[in-house]
Amino acid sequence: MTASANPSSTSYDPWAPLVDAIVDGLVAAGTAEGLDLAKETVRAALNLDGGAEGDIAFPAHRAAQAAGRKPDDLATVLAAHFPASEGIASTAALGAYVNFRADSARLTESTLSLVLARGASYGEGPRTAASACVEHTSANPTGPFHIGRVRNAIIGDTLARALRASGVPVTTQYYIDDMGRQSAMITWIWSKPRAEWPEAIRQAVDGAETPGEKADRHRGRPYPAVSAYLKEHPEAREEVAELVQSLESGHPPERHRQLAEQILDGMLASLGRLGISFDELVWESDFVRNGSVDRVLERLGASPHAIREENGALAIDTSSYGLPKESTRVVVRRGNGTSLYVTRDIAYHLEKFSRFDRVTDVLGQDHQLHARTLDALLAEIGEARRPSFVIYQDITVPEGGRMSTRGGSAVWLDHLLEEAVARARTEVLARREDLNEAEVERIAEAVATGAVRYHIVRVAPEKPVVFRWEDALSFEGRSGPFVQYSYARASSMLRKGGFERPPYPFDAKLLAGTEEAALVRVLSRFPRAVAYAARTAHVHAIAGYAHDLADQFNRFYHAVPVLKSGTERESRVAIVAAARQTLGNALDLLGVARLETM
RNA sequence: GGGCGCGUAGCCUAGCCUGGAUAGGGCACCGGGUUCCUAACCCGGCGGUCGAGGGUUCAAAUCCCUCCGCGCCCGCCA
Repeated sequence: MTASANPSSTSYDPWAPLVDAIVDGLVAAGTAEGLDLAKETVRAALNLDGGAEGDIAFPAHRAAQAAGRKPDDLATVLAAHFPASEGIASTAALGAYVNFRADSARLTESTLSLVLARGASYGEGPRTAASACVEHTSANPTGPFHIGRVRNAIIGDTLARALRASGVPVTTQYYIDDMGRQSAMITWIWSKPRAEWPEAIRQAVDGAETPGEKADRHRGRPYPAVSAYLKEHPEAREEVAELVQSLESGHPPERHRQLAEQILDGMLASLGRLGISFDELVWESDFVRNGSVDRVLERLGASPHAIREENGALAIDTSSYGLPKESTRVVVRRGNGTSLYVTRDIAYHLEKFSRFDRVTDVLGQDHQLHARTLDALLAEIGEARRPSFVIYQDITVPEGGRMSTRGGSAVWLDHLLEEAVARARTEVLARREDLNEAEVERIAEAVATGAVRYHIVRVAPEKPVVFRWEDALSFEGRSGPFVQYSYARASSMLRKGGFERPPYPFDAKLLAGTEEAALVRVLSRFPRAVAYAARTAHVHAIAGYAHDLADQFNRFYHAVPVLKSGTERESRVAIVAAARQTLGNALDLLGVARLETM
């Protein structure tokens, strides 16, 4: 019986040695044939998801063309000359491909050893010194989150987790807009005693409120009515405009930040249920108060592309930056001397650049032009660095159009979670009679939040999403609960067998079945999946991976007895432990709660 | 009008960056599976040629061009 080997600290990916061996072997086989194959070219050509014919495939077309050979012949020759390599069980040419099959026992050995030795850090890459800042969510503190806004938070939070796992020290930031008309509207209405509220606004709020409702709901209630009221009442509009002026000049009313904080607390509490929190909250107004916006304006004013308008406004001609024709004149200071959103955003980004090596902003597609403008203006003031943007598409409603608070089409996160918890509770009660009320609630909460979070993150950010209740509340198939269930199942097996703690000794030779081999292969792919998600910001790949792993684990579960098996029992327990570990790590990356039982 | 994104079976979706062997899943639907480690599960079946057309290439869902459809943006708003 082999004890779990202790892999070197530089070992992160069970496939790395095999890929190296294949590259070296192919180059050597080429040399034997008088061909000069470049290592990196060979490496780049390798198909790591080999398919039915093998684990890794080398398509020989390109190399054949360069050498003036027929692809099929080259593949045959390369396979024939391929040197015997440790870890590679077979090398065979099929058509223009050289197919490599890993030595299953060795792959099992190295994968399980790595997973079990690294535990919670399996999947992570080597630490890097370069730091990163991920700014996401940054919704105006004017009321509760609707699910459209939450897509930003889920993508951003998952990206931050993926980057951390890939070795990058990450700081997450929520940029709070406390400067604009929107936050002014909140302060405007709440600065008046209820009795002095305009009748239309009071009516809209009265009766809608529920006792003890969260601050974001409570303080945000009048917002749609205020918005409508201002359209019809110029004198009120004037009051709000004065308020905006006081905000932008850096002298907000005392209650202003307090109100924003109250609402924000409620908003952050909702995100907290999804496992989302922030390292830093950054207030937009701080950049006005600390003078950094003024310094930005000085630098912009010194630009040869600066345009001074008659009323004192300052604009920048950005026509040389490839922006759409209509947006080549960007105003950065109003006639009244105050700054604009984009100006403050420059100051904010300069501060980020001073603290972090990499700066990433998660933005809705409606901010696409703003992102490009920001890029251009950073160049304009001689800043060499740029943020990278993760742009995601909106969540729309089936009737068409984006979610709108004012149009009444918004689906509130809190409401969605409430529904999801209710449904999850029903599911738990239907299958578990042994749990007390608190346990039922805890599981229902985890299932509900897991379902919602997974449902949003599973789709590529650039794809639009149409919100449908029945999809968001699904606990089956490609869902968060499906992954949670597999994890709980694995946990339950270890618990029942008395295998809660390592070590998990195993003999790879006893794990030679089809389902074991398939499960090992999925397990071994995890580090690559994490690295891919971090590199490309395609965080949905982690959701896809988690589903694949849960799927294969369930097949294994049905096909292979573990606790009831004989000599293989201990080894099969090890593979279950490795699957549980990797499922758990994937759930952690997704911000979906692990459940030991459900 | 211009810019950006999207278009894969009845519905949802992966693959597109880095072109390569019969396009991978899920839902729905049909047929099976529980004296056995959790059936939120598993097995089998049905269904797509990847919006349309053209181009590049030995090879195109993937790269390029045109067109069509959908979404978003084009404020001294944020």
